[in-house]
Order: sequence, then C-alpha cells, then structure tokens
Amino acid sequence: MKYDFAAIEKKWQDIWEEKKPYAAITGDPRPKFYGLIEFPYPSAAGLHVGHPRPFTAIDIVTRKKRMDGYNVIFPIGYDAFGLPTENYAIKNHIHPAIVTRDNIANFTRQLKMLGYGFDWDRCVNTSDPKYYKWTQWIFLQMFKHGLAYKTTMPINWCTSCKVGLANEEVVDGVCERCGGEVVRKEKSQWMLRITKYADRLIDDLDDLDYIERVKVQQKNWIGRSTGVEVVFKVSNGDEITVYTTRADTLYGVSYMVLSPEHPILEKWKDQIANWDEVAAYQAEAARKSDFERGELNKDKTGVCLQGIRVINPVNNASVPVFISDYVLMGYGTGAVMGVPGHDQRDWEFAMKFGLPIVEVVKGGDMTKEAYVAKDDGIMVNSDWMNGMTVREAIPAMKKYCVEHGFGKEKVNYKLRDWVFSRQRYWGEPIPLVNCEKCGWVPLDESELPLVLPNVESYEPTDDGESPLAKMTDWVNTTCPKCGGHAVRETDTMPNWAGSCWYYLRYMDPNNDEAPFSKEAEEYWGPVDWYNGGMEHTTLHLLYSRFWHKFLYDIGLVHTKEPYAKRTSHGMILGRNPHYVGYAETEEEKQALIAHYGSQALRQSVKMSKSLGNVVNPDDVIKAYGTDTMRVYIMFIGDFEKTATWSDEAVKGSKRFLDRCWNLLELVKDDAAVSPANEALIHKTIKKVGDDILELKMNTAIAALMTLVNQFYSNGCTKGDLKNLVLLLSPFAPHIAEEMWEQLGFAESEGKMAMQMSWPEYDEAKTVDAEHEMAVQVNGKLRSTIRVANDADEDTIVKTALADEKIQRQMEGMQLVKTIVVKNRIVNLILKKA
RNA sequence: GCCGGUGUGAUGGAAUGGUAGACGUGACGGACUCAAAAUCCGUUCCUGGCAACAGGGUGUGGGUUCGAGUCCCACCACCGGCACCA
Repeated sequence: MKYDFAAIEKKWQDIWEEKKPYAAITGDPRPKFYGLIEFPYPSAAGLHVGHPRPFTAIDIVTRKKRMDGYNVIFPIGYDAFGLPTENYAIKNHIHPAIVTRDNIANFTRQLKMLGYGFDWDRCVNTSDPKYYKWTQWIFLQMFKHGLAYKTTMPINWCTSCKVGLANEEVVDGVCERCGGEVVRKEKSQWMLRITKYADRLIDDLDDLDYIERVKVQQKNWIGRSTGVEVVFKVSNGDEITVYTTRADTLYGVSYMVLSPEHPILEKWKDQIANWDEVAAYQAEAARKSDFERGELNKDKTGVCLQGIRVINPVNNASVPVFISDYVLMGYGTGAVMGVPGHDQRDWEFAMKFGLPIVEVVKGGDMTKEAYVAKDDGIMVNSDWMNGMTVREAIPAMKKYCVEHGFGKEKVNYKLRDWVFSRQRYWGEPIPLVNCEKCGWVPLDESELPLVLPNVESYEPTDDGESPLAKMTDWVNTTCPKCGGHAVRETDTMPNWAGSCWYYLRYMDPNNDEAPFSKEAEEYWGPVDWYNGGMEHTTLHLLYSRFWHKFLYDIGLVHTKEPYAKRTSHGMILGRNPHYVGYAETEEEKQALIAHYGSQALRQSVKMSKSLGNVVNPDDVIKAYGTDTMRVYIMFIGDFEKTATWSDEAVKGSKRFLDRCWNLLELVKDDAAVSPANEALIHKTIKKVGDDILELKMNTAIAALMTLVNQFYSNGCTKGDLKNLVLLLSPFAPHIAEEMWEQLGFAESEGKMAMQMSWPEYDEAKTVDAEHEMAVQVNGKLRSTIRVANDADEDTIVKTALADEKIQRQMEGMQLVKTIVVKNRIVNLILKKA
C-alpha cells in the first residue's frame, strides 16, 4: 500500500480535533511543562516557511515531554494589533478588525494543517476586547504605581507612517516597518519607566537559562556603566556637572563640551560673547536627526563659548567650554570633560580646535591617536596618583572626588524609557482622561475594556494626532473623579503591549474577573521553555520581562522572571535567484559569475516577493505532506543558524518517510525486539531523546534514518518497528499514528502512539560487545583493530602490536610509550631503535 | 570602531581533545522496466598507484599536546547586533 500522506494527515487531524489529546489541565498532579513559541502576527501574506521552524521544534519538545509523563501546556494565539494591518485597511478600505479576523482564520487553517499539538481552547487574540481589557488594566496599575508618565520630548517620527517610534524601532535611521525617513519631533508622549527596572533586568539574567548571546545583547542594550559625576565651577559663579567612567584621567582635562541642547545655555545667553554663532550651531543640530548626527561623526564640529570658562576641581586649571553635537543630551549630564590624550573622540575634537593634549597614562603616541589606556597603564602628570595603575587610580580618584565634595558616584544606562504612545487607530486605547481640574485620571476599572470606537477613516492626521482625535463624541467625556469636562487620551498603545503578558493569559484565557487566576498562575508559571527570534531580544523579550517584574512587585505573579529558558532559531533564507548552481551549462555559469560576481551568487538571501524566492508552506504540504515539511525543516541544519531552503533536499525527507512506511510490508510478525537490531535501537532511543532536549533535531533525524537503513539490511520485527514508530512520533505524528494503528498497537495498547511513554533504553545495551579501535603510530592512523568491550589495556596493546600493518611500522623501531583511550584509540609512540 | 557568531567535499551539514566528512541532496554505475518515474543495491574529499598502500586535507600563519576541525595567540573573510553612551 502506498503512503497516502494526504488522507492520513486529514484523518488524524480530524481525530485530534475531536479528542483533544493536547488539552492542558490546570491543577493536574503530573509535573507541568510550559513550552512557548512567539505567537505570530497574522499578516495578510499568511504563514511563511520561517514560522514552522521554531513552531515544529517546540512542538517536538512538548510531544517528548508528554511522553515523559508531563502535563504539557503548548498554547497559541495572535499578536493582532499593529501597523501593517492598519495600512492594509487604509489601502483597501476594509475595517482592520475584519482584516484581522480573516487573517487569523487563514493562519489557524495553516497551523492546524501543520499538525501542531496546540491547545486550541486557550487561543488568545490581543485585539479582542476581552483580552485587551486586561492589557489596559495592567497599564492602569502601572500608571497608579507611577511607572507611566506623560512628557514632551523629542521622539523619532516616521514621516511615512506618521507615528512616533521607540528607539528600538528605528533601524539605520529609517522606520523598521516601512523604511520611511525618521526625523526628530517634539511630541507629548506616554512613557513607561523601564529604566527603573534596569538593574534588575541585568542582574536577574544570571539565574536564567538563556542562550548566552541573548544575555549579552540585553546587557549591552541596557548598557550599565558605573562612574562619577564631577562638579566644575564656572567663571560666572554657576556650576556644571559632567559624568565620567574614567575619573583617573581628571588631570588630563583640557576643555569641556556641552550638548547643544544643554538647558544652561539659555541662562548664559547674555554672557556668551559669540551667542549668534552658538545659536546658529544649536539650530543646525536641532534640524538634524539623530541618525544624521551619527553619520556625520567623522568630522567633529563645535563652537567655543566666548566669555565662559570652567575650573577643573582637581588642579584648579581654567579650561574653555565648547558645544558640540557629539555630546548627547540624553545620556549622563549632557556635559563631558575633554580628555584628548585618552579618548579618541576628544582627541579628534582637540586636534580640530588646537587644544592641548595632556598625557596622564604612560605608553601612547599622542601625536597619532588617543591612548585608551588599559587597566594596568601607569599614571603620570597626575600629582598624587603618579605611579598608580589605572585600575587603582579609578576608585582612588572617585573616593577623592566624593571626600572633597565635588563628586558623587553614579550609575548610568544607555536604556531609555519606553515611548508607549502611538498616534494610530489599530491598538489598545489608553484608558485615561485629561480633566481640566484633576489632570490625568484613570478610568474606573469597571469601565474596562475601553473599546476602540468605530471610525470612518484610519488615516493619521497631518498634525500627527491619532485618527481617534477626530471623533469628538468619543473624545469629550466626563472626569471619573470630579464629574467635570474631560477629554480622552486619543493615542493608542504600541503593538508590543499585548505581547508583554500573553503567556500569562494562556494559563487562564477566559477569565472575566482578572487577567488570570492566582491558582492558574501558581500552577503553570513560569514558562519552562520559550523560543523566539533574536530580533526580539531588545524589544519584546525585554519589555515582557519588565512587565512581569512589575506584576511580581504588585503580587500578581509568584516568580521574578517570566521565562526560565530562552532559545533562539536561525532564519530560513531563500536561494539567490541567480544562484550559480541553477546554471545548466558551464557557459551559463561563467556568464552569471561575470555578471554578478561569484561571492554574491553563493549567498542566500531573505525570501521576498520581489526576488521570487518565497516558499509557501501550503505548496510544500500539498506536494509532500505535513510530516515531510516538519521533518525537512528540522533536518535542514543547526537550529540556531540561518539555513537555506532547498526544494531538492525536501525530497530526502519524503523518501525517509516513504522508507519508514514501506517497512510495514517488510516487518516480521514477532513482538520481540530482534537481537540484530537491539543494540542500535537502544542507542537510538538514547540519542534521539537527548538530542530533542538540546534542539539537535537534525542529528536526531539522522539517527532515525540510520536505524531505518539498518532495518532494511537486517530485516525488522514488530517489536523493532514499535520502537521506531514511538521515536518518530514527535517528528512526524501523522504517519506515526497511522503505522501504530496498522501494526495493531492502537488496539493492543488502547492508546495513540503520542500517549505512550517514551521507550526506555538500557545503557548496557547501547554498547556493542566488540569495538573497532583506531591504532595510531606517533599520532598517525595506521590500522584498526577489533577488541572485546571489556578488554583491559594490556590486551588492547597486545592486539594492536599483533596487527599486521602495525608490525610493518614497528620494523627497526622501539616502543617508548603507549596511550590507550578505551573504546576509541591506541597511540603507540615509536622511536628509532 | 565595539560586542557576539561563523568559516569543513560539488552541496545542506556531522564530529565529549581521540579513526574528519555521520545523515541527506546531487552525480555516477548496476538491478527491475518495452521505456521512464518510483523503488532497491553499490560508488563518490584530493593526489599517485592495476592494487595492497602511500602522501595531503577542516579560511591563513604560529603554538600547546602522544594526538587539534575542536584549546591558545595573531591575522583574513563573511553574518548578526550596537554605534560619538563620555
């Protein structure tokens, strides 16, 4: 009988839909396991082949965990608010809610077709009022605890989306979503005080089982540095504070630089002789976007403030003050001390403006570049610090500053507060009203959800206000506190909001009284294993850790961290359409190389419509079936690395499943495991089980292929095949269930294969009775020998020396040393006799 | 520039410091077939040799070790992130 994947997959998907073997049971006495994947954004394009990679991997892990006796929760939902849907709605004049509904239906169809073990009864949708009621509720708790505040600040403004963006959403100076130009614009925005959690977001990483690069990237993003703030006296009697991590270089200060936006400049206006020049520079800097300021950083610019000087508190030296756009107002104090000898940026500035360069750490050549001295550099020209190492000098000088009353220790972060407002329609309304008398007032909790009203047009207004601002009926309301006139906030939340806590909602998705019950959270929390893309490391992952910590502080969750373990998958790329391998003749190949260059042609590229290299999972499933799709996407390569989709290679996975299937005709009707296959079966059980939990699905599948190959050469019994089917079931659940049934196990065991226990292996049986060992002479492989497993070193060496090839090597030589690594190699060290 | 990662056959990729290239794709040969597809069996790192075998081989150059794809140092190339953060 032929392997009819289409019929088999339909059959089992229908059975699972009805019997719900994936239902997670809150409170069940078995140990729990919470496996999580990042829920998809339901785009109009549907699922692409990138999605199944992480989904299938965690699906396999959770299936293995079920077979290991865990009560598994593996949920799915939709991150449904966001700009692409809104833009689509504007373009096609369809309400975003309808677009979202249709897209979700399509995603659901595709996900079900992939045979994932999701508990569909727990499906969430962030744009559903029943869900965002609680997103709004959590926001209100943050507001009440002083973590949400409104401020006017320069924001990243996307000129195309007409929306404010978080720093994280600006990529290479353009909007991450649409690629539009980003400029700075003053706007009143809601902010979330994530910086208050900066230390905990760094320090708590230590106890988590996150892959290292995620930890490193989060730490770098938060960018904690410890230093000291030093107060300089100004010639006009004022004071100005700078921040430095290199207090040791204070004797090397030859000038000071302020950011062009520094507020004190306004105060000094009348004392600055060249104010016109200063004002012109300020205007110039304000015009540029942050990106432009960064781009043009090769050449330092600035203006000296004439009539103003500052006094270095350590040596009373009077030094000039400049403004320059290389100093950022948003970091530290907006003022830095210039130490050109030991900071490259300061060096460039000093060279440009002819400022003195003082060496305070020995060793560099100041005429060529700054000497960014290492920890054990020796201090010079620094009075009492001379002779100290930099490592000693930094804390010594910190202490000195503090004791002499002109400095204090200070920790700074690169992390900024999170811009939480969007001037868009398709997001959660912010449940606050602005009352003339009471200021910003939260809605009463009984008023939640504050439902997104229907509007006719979703276009943002030209002045940058949200489309909601045009709905005067909705905007004008009464103050919940005093009953007077008030206006609603018309900004909505960014699309990161709903994803900050969705893993909690899965635990108790239909609760109308609370975001989730205490009981459910205590049972399921924390997420045991969360897999997602590296691109979310400094966005979603950081934001949701922040929200979770807040929920912990107000006693809603019982763990400090939401996710115990985090792994990350590599992207699936497409072939460059001009890939040399596609050339049919040598001439074509040469022509391609001549035209495009050989390097570019080899590289894989992101799948995109314009390149025509997009692979649609629907097509793959239609041609080969879901199980083949699942096996191939796991077999494609190392899970963490990027991989290139190959239509050719998919066939190998299909062939493998065909070969599994065809064993049904070959199998001997014998319930026992055959002696010929026993050792390999035990090895494979161990290998596949271990590999799954390390996400090494590619080698697990390779091991299964090896086992099948052996079944073909040795023959196999029903007992052999039973083991194979169980091992195969997490990877290819449909074919496994069908084979299970056809072999009669469904009836004899009274369960589906997926409900069976993972087969046990006997460590003793994973090793063969006899081993092949390599024999090296002076580190070079010369022969192999077969020895019994329990052979002692003596026997092994004797066997090796008796080997014919080794005998030849021994001629005229003398044995000086032997190295034996059991079961692996013998190395004989020979010398001329 | 800084941080992280990667570099292995024609190709995707395997290798706790211990026989480099498992497993798959492609290619080649054979069986089956009128033929093709599918399937099954075999070969496939390079050089020399009929062969046994010998020599070479994991980006480059050094080092540690009985033994290095793996560890250390320097360099090159590519990928990802950050980028005037004082």
